[in-house]
Amino acid sequence: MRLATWNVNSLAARLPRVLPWLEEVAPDVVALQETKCADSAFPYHDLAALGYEAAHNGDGRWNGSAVLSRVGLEDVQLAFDGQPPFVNGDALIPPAVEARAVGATCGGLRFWSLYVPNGRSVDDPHYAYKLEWLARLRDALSTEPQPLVVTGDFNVAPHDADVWDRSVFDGSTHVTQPEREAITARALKGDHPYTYWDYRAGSFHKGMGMRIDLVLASPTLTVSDAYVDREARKGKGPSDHAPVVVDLQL
DNA sequence: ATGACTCGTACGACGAGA
Repeated sequence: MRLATWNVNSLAARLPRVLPWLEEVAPDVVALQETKCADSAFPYHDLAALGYEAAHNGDGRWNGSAVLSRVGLEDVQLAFDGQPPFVNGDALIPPAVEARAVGATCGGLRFWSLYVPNGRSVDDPHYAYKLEWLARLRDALSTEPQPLVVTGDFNVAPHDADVWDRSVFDGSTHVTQPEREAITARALKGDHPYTYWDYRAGSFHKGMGMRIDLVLASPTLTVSDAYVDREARKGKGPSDHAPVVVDLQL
């Protein structure tokens, strides 16, 4: 079974890249993040034409996550149990459970597509929200069925080697010990298997990347191959994230 | 190349991203 995860940074804007990529790579199950569209605007028909059923959790303007599957799509959840809302303390921003998670069972595999909150900066309420979100996620996953795959944009670089220059991140989110302790992940093979490069300042061509898109799986699952598709970050109109592809031997 | 962002919303900037 071939799995993939991709933060597409707007599915509407990325459709000319996403649809050919699905045809070429032909994953069985796909996690998407930052679809940035309302469910009414989700391209169900285009995906169905490629053989994919889809479960989408969309806010409209921000966030948005989805699971695509061509091996069945059952027991869909549009948030994990206990998923916390963002609470600012500012009465003008009411608490909201954001569209950051979709769970589904695909071909006997329990599968989650996650868009972990960014955190913004360590002194921002969004950072506390990020840690709380990951803590509640850990709780929810403890009761999920096995085998289980939890994938998406974690917005955490698990190790110093997962960013191009650790010193640039002093005092920033994505590399703090609390964030890293909130997830567990092992490095992919290869020197710099980054999954994200800022659009600005030629970051991609200068190798200024980060590995923050992860695929975590039950230890009973056997991975036969895994790679970051850097080609999908090149060319015209790319997302700022590259897809991660994982082949499981079931 | 001594530099180099993109999205949605809405039609002019601006918030957000990481």
